[in-house]
Amino acid sequence: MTTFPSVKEQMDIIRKRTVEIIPEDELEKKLEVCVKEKKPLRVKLGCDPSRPDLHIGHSVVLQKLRDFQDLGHTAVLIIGDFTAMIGDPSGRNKTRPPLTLEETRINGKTYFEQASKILSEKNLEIRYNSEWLDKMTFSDVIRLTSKYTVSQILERDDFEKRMSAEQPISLHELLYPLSQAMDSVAVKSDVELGGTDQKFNLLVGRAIQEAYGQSPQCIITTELLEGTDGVEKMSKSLNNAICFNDSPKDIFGKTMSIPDTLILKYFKLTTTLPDSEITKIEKLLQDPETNPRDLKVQLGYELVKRYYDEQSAGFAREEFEKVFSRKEIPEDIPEYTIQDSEIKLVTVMKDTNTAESTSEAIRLIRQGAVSIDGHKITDEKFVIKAEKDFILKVGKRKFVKIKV
RNA sequence: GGGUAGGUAGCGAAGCGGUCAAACGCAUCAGACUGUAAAUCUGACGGCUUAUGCCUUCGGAGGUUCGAAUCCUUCCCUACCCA
Repeated sequence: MTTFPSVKEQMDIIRKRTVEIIPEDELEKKLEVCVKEKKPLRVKLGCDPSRPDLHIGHSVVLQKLRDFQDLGHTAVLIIGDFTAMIGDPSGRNKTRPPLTLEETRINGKTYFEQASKILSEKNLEIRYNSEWLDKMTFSDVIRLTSKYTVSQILERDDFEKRMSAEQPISLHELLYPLSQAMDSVAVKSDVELGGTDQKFNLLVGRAIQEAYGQSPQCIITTELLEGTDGVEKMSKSLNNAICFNDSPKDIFGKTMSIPDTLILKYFKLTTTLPDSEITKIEKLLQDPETNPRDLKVQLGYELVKRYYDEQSAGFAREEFEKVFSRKEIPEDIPEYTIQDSEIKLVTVMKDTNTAESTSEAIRLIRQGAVSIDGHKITDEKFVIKAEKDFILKVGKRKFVKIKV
């Protein structure tokens, strides 16, 4: 049987890097019972298997879940395969193709593989929500929907926004908060975690648990992270995400491209550096002597270290300085062998995916973005003669080694 | 069920018979400047081996016309008002 740290010690850890705990005193009470009866809390986190690519924005809430695991509580990871199977048509024209059960299983697996870079395998329970949602009958659904009112559901701010923007909302979308709430009922969660954008759903979970005679879960929200563009929320589809599965080089490079204003936030939310380090960085940032670039180098190093290891982090840093500070050629670049003795440059660019179409290749050449062995090519009709290997560079970061 | 306003490139939005591959803004990409930052400036931004050329595109399908994103018919979709 596990012994738990004192309530105060636990609360100190739990509170860190969170936005809200609702209600805080209720959580303390739950912890008191847990310490007394040596019974771990069940801490729920839901995830969407239709988007199985985790990025460092996800790491914030996963780390919080990990904190609970380390304190001895049970992490309940819910894979939302049921909702993924239905397909969420939010946003017009983009009727997301519903996933098959098989696909949700595969995605659930890759999700878990990535999540285990942060979560511990101990104290972990993984559940698929089709297990209970798929079994509900129509009368079950009616009973569930009778527990909540229309105006309560419409309070959710993105519904409200879409209403006032005169955008469609499908009826079943209104049921998503309720189905998520049913997950809480099914797994009898004591605490549910989520980003601040999930606050509404998490609160519905409380209400529904109560309506089903359970003691309501406490909710903990964590901050959302802006993407590398510094404006939008980090998301793979917005192309501003640093993903768990990105190569060390990419993690480092993408980190270097974040705006200065986000440096501190990234340190706080995406690394596990102790508070004392964070304070130090905060001070350095205010010092006009500091070049923010150097802090980003440190940040990039930390991130690669977290998702790979120290050695890769070191390599990524060196590589970056080599390519971008000293403008040299990177170590590992893709190779491409040309077949013919004479071939148009635009064709090679298209074949090597350094340009999406011939037209784009021509555009790039005209704009002076293309060079061969360091010599800028400005003739769009340039023909390559297969005499010796060379390095083709397109734009700032695309390199291909062309072999004869 | 009745009425009104709509559906245009990744998004937003003009165009309402030829000069439309379609203004403008955002996003994106490239160049300059840099710290692969931000800001700024310049350029590109459907495809085609590059062409005062061809092909595909303005919700779908038909039609009128020498010519349609623009007019007509019909179907599909969305929001709003009334019931």
